[in-house]
Amino acid sequence: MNIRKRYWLMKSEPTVFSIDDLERAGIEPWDGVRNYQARNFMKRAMHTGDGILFYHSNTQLPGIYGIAEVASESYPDPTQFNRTSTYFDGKATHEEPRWYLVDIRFVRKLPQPIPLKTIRLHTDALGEDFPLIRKGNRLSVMPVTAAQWKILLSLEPSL
DNA sequence: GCCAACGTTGGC
DNA sequence: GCCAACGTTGGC
Repeated sequence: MNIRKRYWLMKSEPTVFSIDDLERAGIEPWDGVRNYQARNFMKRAMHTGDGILFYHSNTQLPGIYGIAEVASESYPDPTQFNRTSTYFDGKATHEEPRWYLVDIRFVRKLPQPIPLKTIRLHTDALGEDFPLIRKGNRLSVMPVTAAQWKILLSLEPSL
């Protein structure tokens, strides 16, 4: 049960999986995360109903492109057991899985993305420890506080 | 395409 | 347990 709703930001390269892909799929298992810190957030701290800012990385205009929500509790990422998958991990076993994921559900696309550039302009309000705008940050799943969530969504361009 | 920053791996 | 080498991320 989700006692207290939390917020997250999740990065994806749009050529791999975009907000449009999520809209088509409806619900999607967030597989392929192979970073322990990101895994720990999914495994231990995420719960059904949590809010997600869907971020496009490694693209022409990096930024937040949509809203999603956590649609399952965490469970072992099946791709770690699949020899034909690029995410296969020979050191993972069914008894002791290494990698966990959650399902995420499409909520909505932003009318226009909130560019990273714009987000950076609000570093003072967001706090310098906000992982997204810390130098050299490579975390693909990161916590967002309720205050940061509010600030970020207030940057959403109005129609 | 470049490259800085970072996480992981593996030799010792 | 240290740390150099390596691979990856991701903005530009």
